[in-house]
Amino acid sequence: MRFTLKHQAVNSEARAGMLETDHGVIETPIFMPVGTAGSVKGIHVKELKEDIGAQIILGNTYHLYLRPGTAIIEEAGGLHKFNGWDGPILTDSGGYQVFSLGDIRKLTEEGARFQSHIDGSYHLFTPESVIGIQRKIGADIIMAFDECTPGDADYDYAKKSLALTQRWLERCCNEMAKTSPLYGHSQSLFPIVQGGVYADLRAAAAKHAVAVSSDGYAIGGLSVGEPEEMMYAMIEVVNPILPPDKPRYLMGVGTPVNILEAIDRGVDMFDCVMPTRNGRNGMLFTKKGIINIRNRKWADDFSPVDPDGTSFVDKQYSRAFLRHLVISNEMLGAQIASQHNLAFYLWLVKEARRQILADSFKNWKEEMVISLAERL
RNA sequence: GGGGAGAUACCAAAGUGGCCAACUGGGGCAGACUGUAAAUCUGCUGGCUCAUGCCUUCGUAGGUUCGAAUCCUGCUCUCCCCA
Repeated sequence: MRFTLKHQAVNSEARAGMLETDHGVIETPIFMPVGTAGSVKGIHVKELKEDIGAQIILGNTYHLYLRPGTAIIEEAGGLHKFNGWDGPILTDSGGYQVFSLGDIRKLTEEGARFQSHIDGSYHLFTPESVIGIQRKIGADIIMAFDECTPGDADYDYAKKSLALTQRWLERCCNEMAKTSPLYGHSQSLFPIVQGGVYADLRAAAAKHAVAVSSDGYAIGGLSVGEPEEMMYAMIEVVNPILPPDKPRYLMGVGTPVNILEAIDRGVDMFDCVMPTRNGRNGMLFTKKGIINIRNRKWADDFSPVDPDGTSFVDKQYSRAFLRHLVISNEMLGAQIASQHNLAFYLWLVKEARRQILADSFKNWKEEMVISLAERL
């Protein structure tokens, strides 16, 4: 895996780059659609590739391990073969589930004990086992096993949590070194910088992560309940410490505004469930602001879903029809909304890249941030 | 023609003397959602009011009672059974 910095903006930390993987090239900044269980919910591979323009998608270790199970994916020849997506794949390690599963998991030095949300059965994830599962899934980018520190964690908790994440990172690295890819393409491990909302912890975490030579670095534990300004502040602490010649991945973020603000601060990669989940729940993201398509005011609006949109669904369907589908709980409504939102997110980062390359990012961003936050 | 059951808010449906402006569903109207336990969850849904509160509501017209959606009588309508 190789990252090439194509252009560094002058009055911003924003960068345009190129990440080459064995499954294809990723132009950064990039948004990565989330396909937790191996599929981006409601979206065919053909739409992802041809209509939305996705360049890399996510899978999730926790979910795929529980169902269909690692053995089936290995038997299929890896996730690329299993789900038919032949572009790059990144798998999250299950660290976020350790955070979001709440009561049904317990952390120890060894790893995370948790109960399956499907059948209640007991399981143990360790840094070693999580690397092993991700080897079998065959992701191009493998995430370290971490604890996603909650946004409201106090200093002591964040410090202890960070120390655990750091010890786990070392174990992940050792396991990576002891094992090999199974399917003939290379796999890169990204460390995750934690540290809560505390600048000194974040800085220490970034330095510790950088000490591990890696093809890219992730910032985790943000947009998990802390104020947005705090998130931006933490990015500003971490990014100057991370090597400029490696991609930086802000995990789980976020809104279109969050993404532009983070790009402005030097982040290259993003993922978030918002475009798909919020889409299923009737929220559309557009250049001009946010639409709740369930609102009555769209009932007789026969204009296109998004006249500025790049997806074919944007002009194929009217707002009134999409509202009808979503209100009626027709599955096509969720599909159209998801497809629109993903296409919008991919357009957003592509346009950001274009603006960076044209040295006009900052002004464009300032204007976009205002209009994106509107409510239509 | 005879016998029986019933009429509650947008719909369905509880409630059968005071704890009822009225359970619960649905529908409607809004909101939330950030490395997906999510095609999920939350709130509101008679009127006025920021709220306490006040006013008008349980087919309809009367009556009993300190007090009625709830008890009594007339009327109207609906459904079921028998002829």
